[in-house]
Amino acid sequence: MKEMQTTYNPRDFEDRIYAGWIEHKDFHARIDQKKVPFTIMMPPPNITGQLHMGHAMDETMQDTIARFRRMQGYSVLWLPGTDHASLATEHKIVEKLREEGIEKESLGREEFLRRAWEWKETYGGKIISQLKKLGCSCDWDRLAFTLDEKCSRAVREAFFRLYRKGLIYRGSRIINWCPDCGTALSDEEVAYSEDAGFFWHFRYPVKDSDEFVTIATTRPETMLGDTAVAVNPADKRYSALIGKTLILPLVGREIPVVADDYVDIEFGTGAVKITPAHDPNDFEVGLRHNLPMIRVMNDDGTINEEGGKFAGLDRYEARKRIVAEMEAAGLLAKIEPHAHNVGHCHRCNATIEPIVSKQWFVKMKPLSKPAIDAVVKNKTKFIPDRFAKIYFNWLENIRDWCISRQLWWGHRIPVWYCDCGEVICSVDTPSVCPKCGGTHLVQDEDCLDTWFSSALWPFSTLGWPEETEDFKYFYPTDVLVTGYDIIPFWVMRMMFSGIEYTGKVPFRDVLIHGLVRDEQGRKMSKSLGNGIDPLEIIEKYGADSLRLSLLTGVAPGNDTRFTDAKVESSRNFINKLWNASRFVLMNAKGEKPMKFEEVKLQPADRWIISRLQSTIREVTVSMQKYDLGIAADKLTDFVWNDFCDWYIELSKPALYGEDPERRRSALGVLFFVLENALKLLHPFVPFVTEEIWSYLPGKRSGIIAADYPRYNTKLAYKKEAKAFEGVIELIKTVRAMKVAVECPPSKKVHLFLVTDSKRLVTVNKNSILRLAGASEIDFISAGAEAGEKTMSQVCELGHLFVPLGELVDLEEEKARLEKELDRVMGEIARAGGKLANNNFVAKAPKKVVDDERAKLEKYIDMKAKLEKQLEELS
RNA sequence: GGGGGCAUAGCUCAGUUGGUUAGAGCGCACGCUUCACAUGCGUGAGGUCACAGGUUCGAGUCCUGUUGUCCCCACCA
Repeated sequence: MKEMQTTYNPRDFEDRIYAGWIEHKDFHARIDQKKVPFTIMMPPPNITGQLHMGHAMDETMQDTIARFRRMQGYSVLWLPGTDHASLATEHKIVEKLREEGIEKESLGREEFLRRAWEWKETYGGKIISQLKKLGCSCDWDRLAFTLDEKCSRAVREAFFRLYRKGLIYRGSRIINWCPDCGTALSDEEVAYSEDAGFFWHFRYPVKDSDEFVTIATTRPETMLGDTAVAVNPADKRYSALIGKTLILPLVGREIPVVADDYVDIEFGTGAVKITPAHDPNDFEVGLRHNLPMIRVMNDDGTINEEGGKFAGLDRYEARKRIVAEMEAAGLLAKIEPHAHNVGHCHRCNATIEPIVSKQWFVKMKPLSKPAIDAVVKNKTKFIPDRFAKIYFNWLENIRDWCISRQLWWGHRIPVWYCDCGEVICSVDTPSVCPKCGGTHLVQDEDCLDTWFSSALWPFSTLGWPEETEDFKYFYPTDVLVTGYDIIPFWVMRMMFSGIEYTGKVPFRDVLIHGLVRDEQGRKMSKSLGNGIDPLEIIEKYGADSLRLSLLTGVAPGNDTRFTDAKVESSRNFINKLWNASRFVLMNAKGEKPMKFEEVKLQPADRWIISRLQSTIREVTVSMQKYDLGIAADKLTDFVWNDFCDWYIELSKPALYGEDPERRRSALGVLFFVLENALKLLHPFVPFVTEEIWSYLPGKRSGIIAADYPRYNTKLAYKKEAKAFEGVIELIKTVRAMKVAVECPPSKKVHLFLVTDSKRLVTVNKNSILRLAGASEIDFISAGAEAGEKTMSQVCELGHLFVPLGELVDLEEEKARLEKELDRVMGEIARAGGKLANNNFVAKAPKKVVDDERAKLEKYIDMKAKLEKQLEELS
């Protein structure tokens, strides 16, 4: 038999263990009508780069849940995949091309796409190998990619269905335009930040008069597209101006002064320049007043021919020149510093231009309503549920979704235009125009927002719209695990898409987690350079330590800080588990442990088995509620404190003793508890548990396929366990007494005990002597029998006396007893007060009252004993 | 302007439907070469649960308000 090494060294086995799981197809999901399916769709990481700590946590949570359910006997499908991330990836590739001195346009669509697929192979592959390093038990046979044929087909079908229902339309509206990426964006893809800017006050001359109207603007260059100035109808300062005509400076266009409630009298000058083509509010004003829309900017952010002499200038250069010319013309009234919110491209951070543009949109109102209802009716549940409010907030205020992108890397919009003007939407490429029979059909140049395909992920990956076996068995999915920052982008869109296309909510539960922050609580980001690479941590500490550290002390929905100290303490715990296992195996060497069923259980055995049962129950409940942090806490506490610090130590007299039956019995219990602990831990730390499992005798299949432990009432031994706590307390009492009087731990003391539990103490005598550092225990009927000067302490099992000998200062012992007496008196006052309250006695549950009474009695007894002892010492 | 989170030990955080003396890890103090483990063992110190009210027999937990702090959304041109 191979032997375990003295220290836990994850690098020795993690890769080997993973290869073994793959080889045995342990992750492969099987359609089995005798089993209940359990499905998790992995949020597909973008192929833009590599996994960061946030991914590591997200994936670890999913893997932990998947392994737990698999062991519970569900047919688990955890479907992995990656996202083409249209804009994000295209932006990266364009950047890379620029470094090589190549412009995207010069490559052409086809060549560009070829390179993009190359990129996908490289980075997609990297991500997958990272997932494997982490130990992810996903079904690689079903690996998906948002741009593969299966998903693309689903995208075309979805588009077609919405188009046919009139929920997709094409129109000219104000959209968010990124001049650097050269594409439209959805509202969600714009991030606002407060930037320092200026408020320029310009004078616009009134036609045929010496008067001026002063307007204020933060974007002077848009004045080239002004088609009116608006004032509030209630603003007396301007009432005479309404209806008059102004001459737009630098351009010379005549523009009207209109009255509109939109204008805030208090803000700025109370007069607003109106540029319908470049501002969403102005666009609305323009519609109300029938104003012309003049677009003055090109897609790349330069001024177009409408800008006259400014044509061709970049927007910021034009801004400078316009301000200078206005000043030269005496039309610049003043410049004030002004902080205002500016929209930035989510991907490249360039300043967004609101621009009127012809784009494709999804009508949201009819889709958002059922998505809201589904959560109201609890068909889908958020964990924690406060995120439902955020979800509602988004859906209730949602505007139509701009889905077209002027990009190449993505799903091409399935719409063709015929020379005759016919617009054809079709799942498959049409060859003739159904209206005129013409064959010259040109497909729309644009791509779809990447989230349009992500929205279909829970079912497109299962073959929808085909009624595949996978789809029928595994859909709807059980739980979606993702961060709160993704709710508006993705969760919401999967919800309305799932309901719209499949008639079912895509998942029952949405488990929301927070962000992984750095040690100082800052967001990990590239610009700060404070990101930590999960692979480096795995290299140093092993995947299990990383996993455990990402789950312990974390509550659903809350942000967490990542620190080396946390990984270290996880590593220490795993090392502890490793050594405890090694201890059990070493002691079993050459001998077959007794079958657990045959063991004649001792009190200590019943205690640890009882603790195991409550741990099983608590951990299972926590896992089912997705309280992974709590489950991990309970488990580490059980393994470290109960099993290692107590039970293993308690078992030593039997293991090292002369009685072979006792020895084999102890081993039987040790193996039983260890095996169960390993199973409970496996979802959290799969590698090390699988490795240790392989050393256990008689294990043919992996722990990954083992049955999850079940709570067994027959093994609960509640009463016996409670009684045994008394033994533990006794040992702790002796230790504490020794420390209090600075008696070296190695010095054995003689114990005298007044107790009703002689049998319990006798059975455990050897353990007590060993763990308490005692030489002998004698039962006595009164303290005086222990000698003249003794230390004493009331404990669960009775009254303990230890002769002071020459070691101890009498005063110290008196002080200790007085302190203890103080504490007990406090307790008597508290419990007594409670019980003196008639309301408490009458209204609180009987058990609570009875417990309180028992406590009071116990303390009164302790008080008497303490007082007697103090008297004897003085 | 709207919505939400957080405030508990020196630090980082847990705390289930209100019910023993509010917990953990790290840190700190003291003591241990105890034959699995110093990545360890033992013992301990440390908390008016932000503040003020309220509901209740009973509040860290529920309600109202205040303060501080963070996030999301909207937005004044």
